[in-house]
Amino acid sequence: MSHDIDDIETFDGTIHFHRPLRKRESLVRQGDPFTSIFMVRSGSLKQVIAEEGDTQLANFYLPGELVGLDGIHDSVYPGSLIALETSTVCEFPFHRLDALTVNDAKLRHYLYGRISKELRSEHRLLRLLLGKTSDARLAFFLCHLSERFHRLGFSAHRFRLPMTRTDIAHYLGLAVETISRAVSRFQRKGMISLIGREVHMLDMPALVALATGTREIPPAGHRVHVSR
Amino acid sequence: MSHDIDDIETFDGTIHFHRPLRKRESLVRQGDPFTSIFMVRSGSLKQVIAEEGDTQLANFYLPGELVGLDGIHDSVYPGSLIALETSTVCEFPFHRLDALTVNDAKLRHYLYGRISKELRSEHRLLRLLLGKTSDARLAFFLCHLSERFHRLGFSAHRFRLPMTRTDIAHYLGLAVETISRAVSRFQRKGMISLIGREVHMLDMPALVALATGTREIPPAGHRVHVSR
DNA sequence: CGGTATTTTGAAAGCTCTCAAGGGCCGTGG
DNA sequence: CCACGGCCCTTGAGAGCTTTCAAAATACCG
Repeated sequence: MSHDIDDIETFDGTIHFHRPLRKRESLVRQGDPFTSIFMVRSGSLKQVIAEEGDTQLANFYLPGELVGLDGIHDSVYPGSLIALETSTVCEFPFHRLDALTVNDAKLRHYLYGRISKELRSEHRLLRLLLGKTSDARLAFFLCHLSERFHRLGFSAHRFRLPMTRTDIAHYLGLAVETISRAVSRFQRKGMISLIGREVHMLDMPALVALATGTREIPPAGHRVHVSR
Repeated sequence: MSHDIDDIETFDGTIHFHRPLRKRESLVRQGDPFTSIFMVRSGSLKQVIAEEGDTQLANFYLPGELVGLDGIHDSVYPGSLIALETSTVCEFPFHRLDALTVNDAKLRHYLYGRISKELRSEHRLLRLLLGKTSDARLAFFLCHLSERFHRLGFSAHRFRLPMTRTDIAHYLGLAVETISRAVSRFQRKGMISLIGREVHMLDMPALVALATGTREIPPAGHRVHVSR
C-alpha cells in the first residue's frame, strides 16, 4: 500500500516489464511454480483461489502494491491473478532479490517487513470483516479502497470501482443481492453516490463510523509480564 | 504447524527459555516493542487484539507453533499473547536470527518461507470462514485443531480444548450461544462428543464434509499466459 | 444493434443474534 | 472440608439480518 516503485527500480537488472494484460487475462494461474514477485504498475488485478468445492476472491491489487508474496513458502502461486482491466505489471525474479539481500541489510529488512506487514494487514482486514454486518463490510471496503486510491495521488472521494458487484460480494463473503441492497441503502441515506462503477463518497464520517461498528466486545486476560 | 524445535535449537546461543506462564498470564502485551519470535513448548496461547471499539481473538497457538511473526514489520506486537493454561515458550531474539541469515541461505529461506506460509494459511483460514455457516465454521475449527494435535503426536480423535466456548465464538466471529447450539446439534447427530472440554471426534468424514460445505461458487476469468 | 453480463428489486425462508434465565464447575476463603 | 461467588455453558423465544429464488431493468461488447 506504499509507493516503493522508485525504491525498487534502483535494483538494476532485476526487473522485467510485461506487455500489458488485457481485461480478464491472467498473469499467473493457480498452481504455477513460483518464480517472481510482481508490482502492479497500472490497472488492477484480482486473486482467485479455487479449492475443492468453492472459489474464493482472495484479493484485489491496485498500482504500487506487491503481488505474489504468498507464493514464497512452497514455491507455488496459491491463486490465479487476473486483470480486472487493461493492466501492466513489473516482475522481480525472487532468486535475484534473494541474492541481493545477502549483503544488503536494508533490503533484507524491507523484504521481511513487507511480508510481515502483508501478513498482519490481511489478518486484520479479514478479522474485521468476520464479525460485521453487510453494511459495515461494504462501508469498510469502500473506505479501504478510497484510502488506497488516495495514497496513489487520486481523489479519496471520487473513484471508479475496478471490479464487479459480484467480485465485491465474493470478496466480502456476501451474496451479490446483499451488496446491491446495501448500495441502495447507502445512496438513499446520502452517504454515497454510485452510478455504474463511479463512486462518490459523500459522507465519509458516516461511512467510517459504519465501518467501525461491531457486534461484540470480548474480555481480555490478565496482564502480568514474564521475567526475562 | 511443523516440528522445527529441533532444527532451531541448533542455533546455539540464540534461544532463551522462559519460566512457565501461569494461566491467564501474558507473554507480551499489545503495543510492546517487538524484540523476539517465540515458539510454544507446552501449553497454549491466544492472541488478543484490541482495537477502537472491539476486541478480537486473533489466534490460538499450540506447541511447536511460532508466535510473533506479525510483529516484524513495524517493530510492535500487534496483540497481547495470553496463556490459556500453564505454558512454556522459548524465545528467539530477532536481531540474532537476522544476523544468522547473512551467511546461511538455508535459514534465510526457512524464515522467508515460514512467514510466507503463515501469511497464506491465515488468509486461507479466514477466507474459508467468511462465507460459511456457523456449523461449517465450528466443524472446520474442530478439524483444524484435530489436525494440529495429531501433528504433535496426539490423537486426532480425542483431545482437550484449551479455550473456552467464548474464545471459540470470538475467534469464529459468532455469538457464544451459536457455538453452544452447534455443539448440541453435532452431539445429537452423533458427530462428536463434547463433555466439558473433552472432545471426541466420532464421525470425522461428516465433520470434514460439513467444514468443506460453502454457499456460493463465483466464476473464474480467462486463462491466457503472459509472454516473458 | 443484438446478445450477454451485470445490477437491482421483491418476497419468503433460513440463519444468527440478542435478551433472559437456569444449572454447573472451579478456585478461594472460611 | 465445605460454602460462596464468579465464570462458563446451555437452552428458549423473538427480532433482525442475509440468503435464495425469480424477474425485470440496465450496461457493456463485439
